[in-house]
Amino acid sequence: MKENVSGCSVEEAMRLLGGRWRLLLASFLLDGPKRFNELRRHVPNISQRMLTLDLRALEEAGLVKRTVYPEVPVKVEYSLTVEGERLRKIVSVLQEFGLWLKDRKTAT
Amino acid sequence: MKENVSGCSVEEAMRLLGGRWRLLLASFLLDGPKRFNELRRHVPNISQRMLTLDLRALEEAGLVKRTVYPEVPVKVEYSLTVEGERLRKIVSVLQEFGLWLKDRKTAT
DNA sequence: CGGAATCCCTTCCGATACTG
DNA sequence: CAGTATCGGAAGGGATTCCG
Repeated sequence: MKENVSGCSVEEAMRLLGGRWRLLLASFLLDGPKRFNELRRHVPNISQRMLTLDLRALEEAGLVKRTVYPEVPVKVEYSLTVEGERLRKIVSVLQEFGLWLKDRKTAT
Repeated sequence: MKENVSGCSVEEAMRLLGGRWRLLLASFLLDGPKRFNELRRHVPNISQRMLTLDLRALEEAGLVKRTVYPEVPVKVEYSLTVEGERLRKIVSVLQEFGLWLKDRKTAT
């Protein structure tokens, strides 16, 4: 079955991006590099822990690059890699859908 | 902040579609209406339970329509609503990304 | 055929405290 | 500033059994 091949690929994609925060974080990184606490401010509800874990996951997947500037105090910057740019379409399509969801609720 | 508005919309979208199976199920329904056990065959790893729960969630969101034909034995068909067609772009973008993920692993 | 009900395990995620 | 460590609760999901 050919459908299973493309089907599984949706599953794989969701396994990587399916968490609560990952695509949300990506949406901010698409605007440009961000520091750790800068991301926290953009996403007030995320805990330090999840911010770290999710950034690590995206890094491991090669979508995000972590750069440490050895100043005092340390400065760490997260940016999308070239491959991470592939998230742009996903984020934008999901944003559009999410906005439609909200409008529909409001409109009742 | 404007970014928070669009940001939250990503979160909302993921809250509805973020599970392991929902978009996968949608991807098959995009091909046309399917019966319960037909969907099970397409997605062999899903349990009855999750199939039911996820279909119900999509139904409640107005994206899927459930039609019962009162034959013996019963026949139940699931189809996308007009609004459910909005999932097409999401699924296709995610399929593309998932395929890229797999290719990358294979290529190593 | 298309479920519902129950039980149980795993993963996600938040809160808190501590660190170089 | 940018983390790590640990704990505990909540949610996601699987296996099995029973039903109209």
